[in-house]
Amino acid sequence: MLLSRYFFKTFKEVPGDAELKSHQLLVKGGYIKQVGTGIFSYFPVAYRSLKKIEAIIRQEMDGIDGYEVNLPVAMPASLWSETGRYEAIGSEMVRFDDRAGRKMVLGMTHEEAVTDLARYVINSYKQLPVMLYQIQTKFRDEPRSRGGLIRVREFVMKDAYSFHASLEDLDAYYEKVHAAYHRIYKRCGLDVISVASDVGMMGGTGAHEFMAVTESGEDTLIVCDSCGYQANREVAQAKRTYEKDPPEAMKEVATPGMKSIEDVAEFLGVEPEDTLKAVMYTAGKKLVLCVIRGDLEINEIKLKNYLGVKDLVFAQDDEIINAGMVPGFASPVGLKDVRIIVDESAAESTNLVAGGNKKDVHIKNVNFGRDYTSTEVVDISTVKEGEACPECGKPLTITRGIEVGNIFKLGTKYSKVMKAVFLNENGKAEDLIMGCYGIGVGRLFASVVEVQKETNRIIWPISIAPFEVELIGLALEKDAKVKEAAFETYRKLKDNGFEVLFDDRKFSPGFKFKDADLLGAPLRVTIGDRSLKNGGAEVQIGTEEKIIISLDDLIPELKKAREQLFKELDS
RNA sequence: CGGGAUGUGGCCCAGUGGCUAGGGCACCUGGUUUGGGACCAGGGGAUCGGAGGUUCGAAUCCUCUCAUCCCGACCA
Repeated sequence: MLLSRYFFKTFKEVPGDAELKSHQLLVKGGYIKQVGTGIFSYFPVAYRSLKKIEAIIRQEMDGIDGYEVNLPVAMPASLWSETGRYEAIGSEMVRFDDRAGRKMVLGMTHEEAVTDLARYVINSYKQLPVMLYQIQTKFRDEPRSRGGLIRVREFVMKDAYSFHASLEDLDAYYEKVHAAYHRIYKRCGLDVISVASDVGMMGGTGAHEFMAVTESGEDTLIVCDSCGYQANREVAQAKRTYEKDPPEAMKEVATPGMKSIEDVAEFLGVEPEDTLKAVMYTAGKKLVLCVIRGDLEINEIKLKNYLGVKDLVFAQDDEIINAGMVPGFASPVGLKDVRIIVDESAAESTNLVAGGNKKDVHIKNVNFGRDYTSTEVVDISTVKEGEACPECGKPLTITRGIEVGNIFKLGTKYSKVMKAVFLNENGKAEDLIMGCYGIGVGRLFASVVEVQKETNRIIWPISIAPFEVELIGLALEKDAKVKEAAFETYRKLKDNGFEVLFDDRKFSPGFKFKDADLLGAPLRVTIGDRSLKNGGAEVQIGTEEKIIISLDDLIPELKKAREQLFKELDS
């Protein structure tokens, strides 16, 4: 490819609203152009890379016996009504009427479409297991897209769905997908960790997310450096130990104006972990009082899952008052007719300071079981940095990551309602057991840039680089020898199967080098009169030192380098 | 959906009631230059996001509207 003829342009300055490194570099390097909120066009350089990522994903999906299908972008609403999701999903699903006034939706995920295919074809356990996948554009009207390609509304996603006759078979296949995912990221040159994750409203029996670890990630991860425990904060647990003191008598104390845990603790000269935090939520339409040790935070995801509700909001002051409590001094002590959910941390701790349910009053020495009680003692707490690992007890650390994929044991949630059944060995109908597995292609692409240390240049892993080699010819018009050497090298590179981009433009050296920094070819070859005087072409592999290689040795040396780079990405 | 902010050539920005709306980058022409975003000269390109209003006069003030960004809520 001659750069002088390529559809390509870099920019010296970047729109002020690009904040993430990947967003800035991809705009600056002429990879993407924003068309609307969360909607992008992709230039040839970007698309070459995206297609390579897709090819790797295809190979690995085919490698675990997946079959690629193509599913509709626009679907009749009736299909989504079968699972109730037409009604359940909010405005993130785009709805419209077709010319005949039929209700339609844009596909934001494809469980319904693929289950519809499965029930059409699958009759017997003999056809199982089977996995279908698609690599297609989806549209979700995200309430908040941001971060360049990291969180967008229109995006290409690889979505895979597997169908099984038993939970054991799903479990076994899930592990195969898990391994295939690690191979995909490895081959794309992206380091990821897989963390246990929330199954959320999708139901299901288990899920993992694949995370590219970076400060700019949206998700908070809890990891143990000692034993390898890794979980999304949404589901992470900690091992807590409690000192039990003999219960002492409750005693009211005046705490004028002390509403926060910090204020109360300081005022009474105790630590936050010696207090009890009471938080009122409205879940669905019912009030719930959640009780937790003062130094801990309530994990609303855990709470939602426990309650089995989708909507969870802090209760309003008047609701709290109606329930017999005083905002800022709320307490489970003496409370009637309110559902109380107690975190283990509060149930196991003794002699805590709790609210007095009276203005400016707290109560010392409150103990679970004696002073208040509940049959619902569960884990609804958020793990803090440094708490003990639930597996090995060593301190946990907190980090952040970008979710670049997820795998999910769906179970029969969709097959049941859509009547996707098979006949077992006994001729009896059973619901298909499903798993689903997603990878955001564009997000993976951007994440590779986001996690790189360099801030002014991109170096693509060779497997997904738009071009394997960039050849830079300097001052070609000035010196016929240089021009000849550069074009001859270009021809040889092409003849030897390299994906080469030749910067033959009539620009100054600095300009070309800056562009090359953004184009990110892992192999860079520079030919100018200086390099020729020094004995050939100047070669840089990634960020390694530049070296001079004679024109005769150039092709074999580059072949070796290319092979080595690919080898490093092999599992 | 709440809170905040911004819209001025392709990109970054200046201009806050008064002459023909400026500069840098990018682009075109000619010339010089060629190892880290070159230089000189000339040139093209804007109904100042849109609509309405106030005024002798609006990029500038008012109203509405659209778009985009950030924080939060939400997220299959």
